[in-house]
Amino acid sequence: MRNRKPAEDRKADIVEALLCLADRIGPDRLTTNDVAREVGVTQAAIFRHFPTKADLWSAVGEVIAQRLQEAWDQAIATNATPADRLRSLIATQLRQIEAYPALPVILHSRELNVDNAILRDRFRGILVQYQTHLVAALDGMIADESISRHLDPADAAVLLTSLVQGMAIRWSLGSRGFELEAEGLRLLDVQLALFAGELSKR
Amino acid sequence: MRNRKPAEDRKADIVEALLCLADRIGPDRLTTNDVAREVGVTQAAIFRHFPTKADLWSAVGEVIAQRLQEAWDQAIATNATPADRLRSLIATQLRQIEAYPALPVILHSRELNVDNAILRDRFRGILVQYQTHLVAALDGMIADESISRHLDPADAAVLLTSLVQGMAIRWSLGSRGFELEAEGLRLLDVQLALFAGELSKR
DNA sequence: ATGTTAAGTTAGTGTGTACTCACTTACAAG
DNA sequence: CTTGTAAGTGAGTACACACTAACTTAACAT
Repeated sequence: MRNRKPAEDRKADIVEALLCLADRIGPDRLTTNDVAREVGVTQAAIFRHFPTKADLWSAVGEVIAQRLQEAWDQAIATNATPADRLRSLIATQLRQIEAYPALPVILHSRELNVDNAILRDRFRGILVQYQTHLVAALDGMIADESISRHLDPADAAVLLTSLVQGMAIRWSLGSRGFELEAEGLRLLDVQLALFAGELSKR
Repeated sequence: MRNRKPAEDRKADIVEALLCLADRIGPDRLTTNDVAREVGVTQAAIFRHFPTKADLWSAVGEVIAQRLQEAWDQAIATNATPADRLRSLIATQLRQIEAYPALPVILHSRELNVDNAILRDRFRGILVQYQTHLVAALDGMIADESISRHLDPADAAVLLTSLVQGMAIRWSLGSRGFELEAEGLRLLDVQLALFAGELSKR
């Protein structure tokens, strides 16, 4: 019994440990023992803070959902032009993945999607919300003519979310051998140039 | 002991069952008991054909790798123009995912990527190969001027693989609520129109 | 100082897992 | 029809897992 922490702090520690271990070990393989070892307490201590393992995952899901939503809201609030908002939305997403590499894996894990129906719907909701943000920004860009009016914003949004997801997959498969945000934004510029119809290289 | 099959047939059955169950249950959660029940034999029977569970996964990986490679080779062989080859490569990939929805999950599963180093490298190799096929087709399209010469083929290839991956994710998250191949090819056309610089809608 | 509370521990339990072994039986060749 | 072989079975083993109960002690308020 090294140092004892108030429940709220310890809960945060446990969630953070899980976020970290989900990346190293995998969300479905991760055991309560792994979490306990990472946090530095006994396995039984985990269950003092979370009645079941599923509850623990729920907490993790909630934290992720809140962080994402908050980051998006800020990206939108702190940028004036639609173009800046779009870029910031993408950059935010890339940065979140870089900070929490387990994010994509967790979002698509059975742990959250099969076992926990409430959370699954919550995630589906916030992903729709992200798509909506993107479409809004793209609509704005069409209005101020920074991209072509012949482009369907919904299609463009799908291309952009795919870009982020594709980059994230490349990044983790290639053992994170490049800077995700930088490379992602570079390709975003390529795609945006295509959207604009400027095909001459900068 | 209902009906007895020669080892080769049963092995194929087992691999196929695993391919199916990996989608329903998840690659990391799937047990040898699940497989046995699906095939219709006792759990112990599985181990007559595959010494360990890891060997079973290896066999699955090998089957997937071969099928993908074969499909790509055919896509390239049966299409004359670079544009047709590109389209066929994308269509093939979408069709494979539609036929074996567990494919993306398995490809990124810990089961294959962490436990089985040989297979991981094999997969990395064939994904590079796919990328190479795409780049080759795109090079050809630049040469015959069906897309802009101001576009880096490597970047374009990343955008296209991302498109496929993004579509696959959307497809499974949305409970497969649309036709993957059709919708994928529609967005491919959008992206190719952007590559060409034709921004007027057809 | 001391009593109360809650964070933590030790030592379990039951269940499900991969894997084993001694045995049985379907099948096909002679 | 006999018999050797290999596919399949039943009954296990050892272990890892999520979770629990009874106990201990650090931390804070009074």
